[in-house]
Amino acid sequence: MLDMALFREHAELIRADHTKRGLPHDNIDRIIELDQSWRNLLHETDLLRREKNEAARGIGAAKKAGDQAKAEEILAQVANLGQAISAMEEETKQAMVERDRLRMSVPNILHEDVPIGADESGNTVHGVHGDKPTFTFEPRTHNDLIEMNRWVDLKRAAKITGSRFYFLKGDLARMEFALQQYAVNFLREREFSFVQPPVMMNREAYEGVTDLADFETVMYGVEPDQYYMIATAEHPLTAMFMDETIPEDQLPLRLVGVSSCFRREVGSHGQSDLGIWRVHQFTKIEQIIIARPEDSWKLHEELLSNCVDLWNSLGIHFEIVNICTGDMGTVAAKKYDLEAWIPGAEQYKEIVSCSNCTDYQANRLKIRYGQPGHPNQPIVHTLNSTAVATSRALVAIMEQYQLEDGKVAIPEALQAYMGGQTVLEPCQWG
RNA sequence: GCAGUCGUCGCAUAGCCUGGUAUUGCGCCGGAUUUGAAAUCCGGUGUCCCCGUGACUCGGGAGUUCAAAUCUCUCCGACUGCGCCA
Repeated sequence: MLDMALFREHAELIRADHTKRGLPHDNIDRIIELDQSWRNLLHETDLLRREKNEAARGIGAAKKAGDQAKAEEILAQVANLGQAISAMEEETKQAMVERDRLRMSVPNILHEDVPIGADESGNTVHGVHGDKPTFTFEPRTHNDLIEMNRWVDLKRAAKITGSRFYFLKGDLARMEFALQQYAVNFLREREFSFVQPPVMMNREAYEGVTDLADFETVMYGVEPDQYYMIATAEHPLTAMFMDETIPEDQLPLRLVGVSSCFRREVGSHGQSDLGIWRVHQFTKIEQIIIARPEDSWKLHEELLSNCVDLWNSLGIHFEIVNICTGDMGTVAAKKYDLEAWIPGAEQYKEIVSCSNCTDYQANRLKIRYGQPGHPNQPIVHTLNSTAVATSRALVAIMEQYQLEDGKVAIPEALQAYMGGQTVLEPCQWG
């Protein structure tokens, strides 16, 4: 959410951003209008309350002095004010609620480096790492590999849960576990502190970190407690500082979280999403940084280079993509994706998303930094990046490391976590 | 899950019974004093707005009342005990 001061004092910045994104300016105008009327109403309400307060104080004084008649007289005077005030309060609240409802839907101000484009075809390649693997045989899709090695059971998962859920089995499940430990250790060596968050959040906290539309298309709700299953560890790891002032000497705060992630993926079905590429539940190792505003762009690059080094160390060939205006969500000011080469699909596909959300989440969550207990402390910036989404990492590894006989070599970096094993063996039962 | 105790400004605390508009300490910020520091003294230290002898604020919400931190209801959270369970 953008600071209201930005609408009041520098609406031209928001307008310019909307123009860049190809959005109409209606909402901006409406928000400014509603804000003005809210402020007018608030002032009028304050005046009425003041009048009432001043009169009511007289009642106490009169009663104390034993002047019952005077007390009754003031009481009669004040009688109507109460009703007038409640009516005015209702109107005032309406204006603010409507203003903020619209404000929630206004996207973050984009960084100037974000390329202009209508959709994902406008994204630009920012770098290429590793060599595209070559095969002396026809490479299989990961979907074929998981079936012939009996590493994933989609059928039984569909039976007991639903489609796009899965059992991971045998050596592939072990490699998933190895990836988690490897990624956490990798980031711990870079001063990230390990955190395991709750996987459910209440609505209030959730609205601080995500776009409202996500509640309809992304989040699973848990009845009857009205909790939401997290879509990524980014959400609890950022929202955990809601309504807090973080001492400045603790910044930048670098966290690495591991959690299951749950996504409904409403409306996104396609032949290109074979196997375990797009699923309702997966595990993700996530980097989070809470920073002072002046440090956040440098730290965004740090997050990216952590990803680059991590994926290079896994020996995966990938591109870095700078996401364009039309492909950017509501929350991020700038976003890089890492896209790994998937031979079976003959395309680069997203494995990492690395965002600087600037003060957009922190404004909603009221996360400040400085001296706790002091007024007007500045708002922090929040950044997040995938380290490894294990389901997609498994796909990338299986496809790039596959062998002619359908087995899969284990990236060297992970072998130590698998007892020195070098090749994933098929699962013995199906 | 049941029962009891409790939730007050960054932290700690008073006020609640008996309704009249949040006390004190620590920390922090500014000033005075000092060669400098400590100590001491003075002032400040929740949010909002049109910045005032302004409005709001005592875990959240609702109610009673002219008036609620204070009374009532409800939800949330913490602690203790019992029960259950990885």
